[in-house]
Amino acid sequence: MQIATWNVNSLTVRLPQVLDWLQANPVDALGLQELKLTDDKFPLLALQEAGYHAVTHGQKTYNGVAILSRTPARDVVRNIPEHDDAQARIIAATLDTPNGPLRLINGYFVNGQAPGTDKFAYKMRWLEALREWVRKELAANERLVLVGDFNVAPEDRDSFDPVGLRETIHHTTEERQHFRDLLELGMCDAFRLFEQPEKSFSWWDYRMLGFQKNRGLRIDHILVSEALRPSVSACVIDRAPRKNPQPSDHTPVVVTLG
DNA sequence: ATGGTAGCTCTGCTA
Repeated sequence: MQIATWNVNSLTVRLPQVLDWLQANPVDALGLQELKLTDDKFPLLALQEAGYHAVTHGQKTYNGVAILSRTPARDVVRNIPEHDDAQARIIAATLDTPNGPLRLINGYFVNGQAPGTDKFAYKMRWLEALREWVRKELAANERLVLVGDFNVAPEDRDSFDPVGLRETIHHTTEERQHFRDLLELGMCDAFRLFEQPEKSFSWWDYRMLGFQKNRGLRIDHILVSEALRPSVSACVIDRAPRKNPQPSDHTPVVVTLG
């Protein structure tokens, strides 16, 4: 089975590209981020016609997440339980698979703007709450997958300019420690289970020909629990949608289990 | 040293 993540930066604008991509890449589940629309505007019918169920946690203007799946999702959670958050950044659900239930958490992690700002402090609090909740989810669900736009480049090799951007947003010691904390709970970065091309990125700034110059970051991730790790057979970044006219600034990441 | 682009909303914010 295959699970993917894609920050679409407005599902209203990107729906035709999502439908095209799903036709070419009929994954079993897809976590979407930055829908930038409310649930009443979610294109449920078009996605149902494409063969997907959907559970959504939408929001106007900013944020908004959804899980698309071939089979119905159950036990849906929206946002981190007991963590007050005005922003719609998390949706989690259980999928029933031939190998048993699989818990999928899809997140649009806080950007954080710059170290020292209120937004960065919010990012740190949000990551702490996420870590404590993932700890519980992992205790309850040994087959756990955490996908999304983490807004963290975990290592220097995940950035086009690790020296010039040292300790700037996505690159700070604190953000990277939070990423490692998630791994230390018993998750692993599926992408790094395999040999990968150098300068593999999942996001490129729209400005200054970022994609054309491959000035990007790897900030979209798929973490799998120890129980799932032996079944991971591939993990790739699909750069193709970033070449589309009117692309999202992010491109999909796909993991293959089994 | 600053601005560059995109989306949403409507003027500035977020990324």
